Amino acid sequence: MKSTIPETGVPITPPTGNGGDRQENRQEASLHGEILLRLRDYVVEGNIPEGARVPERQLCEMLGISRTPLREALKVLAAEGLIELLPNRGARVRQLGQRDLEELFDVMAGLESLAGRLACEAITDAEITAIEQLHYEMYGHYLHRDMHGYFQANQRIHESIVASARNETLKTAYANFAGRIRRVRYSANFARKRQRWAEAMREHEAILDALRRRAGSELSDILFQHLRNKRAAAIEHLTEPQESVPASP
Amino acid sequence: MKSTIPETGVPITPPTGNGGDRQENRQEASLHGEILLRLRDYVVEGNIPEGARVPERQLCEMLGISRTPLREALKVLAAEGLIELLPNRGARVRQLGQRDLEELFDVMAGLESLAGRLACEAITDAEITAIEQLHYEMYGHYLHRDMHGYFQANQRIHESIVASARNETLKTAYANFAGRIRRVRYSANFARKRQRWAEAMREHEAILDALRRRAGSELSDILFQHLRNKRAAAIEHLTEPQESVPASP
DNA sequence: TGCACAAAAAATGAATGCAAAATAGCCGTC
DNA sequence: GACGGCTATTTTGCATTCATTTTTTGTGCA
Repeated sequence: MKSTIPETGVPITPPTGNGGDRQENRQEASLHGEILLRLRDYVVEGNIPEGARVPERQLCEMLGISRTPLREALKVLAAEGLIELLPNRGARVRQLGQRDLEELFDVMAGLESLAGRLACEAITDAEITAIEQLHYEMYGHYLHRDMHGYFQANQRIHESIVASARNETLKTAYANFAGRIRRVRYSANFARKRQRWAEAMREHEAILDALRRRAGSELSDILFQHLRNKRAAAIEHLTEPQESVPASP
Repeated sequence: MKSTIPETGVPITPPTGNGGDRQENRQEASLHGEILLRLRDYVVEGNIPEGARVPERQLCEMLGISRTPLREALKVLAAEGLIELLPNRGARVRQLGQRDLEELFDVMAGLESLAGRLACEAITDAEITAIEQLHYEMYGHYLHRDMHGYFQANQRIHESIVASARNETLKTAYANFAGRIRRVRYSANFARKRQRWAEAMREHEAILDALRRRAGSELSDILFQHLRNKRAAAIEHLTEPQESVPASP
């Protein structure tokens, strides 16, 4: 009864055009780099089911390249933690258990916590104003119960804080881990519980407040706790996935 | 007058035997994985000068393999940030400027800060006792002015804290960034200023104290500041490299 | 002697080829 | 009808080969 994990067969859909260059080493020039970007997006967007094997042959045909650059890209993706390479048995999309997700969220929490601390040292008034702007925008989405808009504004706020930390190394690492989580988010289709919304909004108020006062240590704490709460909501959601869509009797 | 950066020519010394499996994906089985481990150690240990190109040909002969697995390993090392790949111009050992080092130290500070916080949630009394043991050992080295021993004990303490966080993802990321810094440490031959020693010892006392009390938030702050001070010492040392060896008049 | 240009040499990037391992298919046996 | 062993096909891992690009070297000229 393990038909939930397809052993083979990747839904062959041509990958989307190269999105953004989120990664540190932008090697769009070489074919290998191009492939890497496209494959990463392809996997992050959840086009391959969890634990399914990534057939080199099909991907090569799909991308119109030979196996060499593809395999190089696979090695990199494995190093990034998106897929795993079994000896002589090919690549599989890495399957994240609950424990893995908890770990990932905690590392994200640590990175954002660090970002907040560093941002307090370097952020400009203009940047704070911009974040406030996003905050009000997000509040509007909250009032209108527009989850998608809320989600996007929320993400942009966190990215802005990371950007304000003025640390490219941090930014890269953050993007990497965010990708791993996004992979899950795409497939699991996270839905935030309404109750959590109000809490999150309050936490964001506190974040802004600490940021305005440049209270690095304090902001660090708040951000960590904020992400911890996010983590709890996400895990809870995974454990009982259907909240608003009860099973038919 | 750019003879300081050798454009070519890698000192050909056979790499040390495979050390430890510090990395997440342990693929010792495959040839590629073996090569990856050996090459990473080879680069981290500083066998190739900063900014020098990494000649595939020579490395292939040295390792007795063909270019395919080597190139795969290079791609991974590039993704890890140890080397950089210039299009059509091969791989170079990544050169870390002062800004890069500052960023790296800050990220390490963030990760250790996180590790401390998490450790407070999960650490056992036995683990704390073990860390205290290391602490006293380190203190002994400090009294005897044994910098090497001090350094090693210090490193083991920090690794113990990371291990106590019980987060493999964090541990992997930590090892990765530690490698990048170690690369510099090997070549630059960091020497800690004596004055800094006393400070560091006091900070370590505070770390232990917070750890005993499981004061996560507090420990997080202390660890961050501790690493920040380390950073300052390291950068200062880089700026005026010779402290104990003044130039002859 | 110094510089510019060009051709040779070498190195890189990607494709193809080949051996070994794994998976699937098939048949025989229980 | 199900299970187990054997063979065929597929797939993976690595080596080799080919086409470009870069780097070096050599030569001619000012």
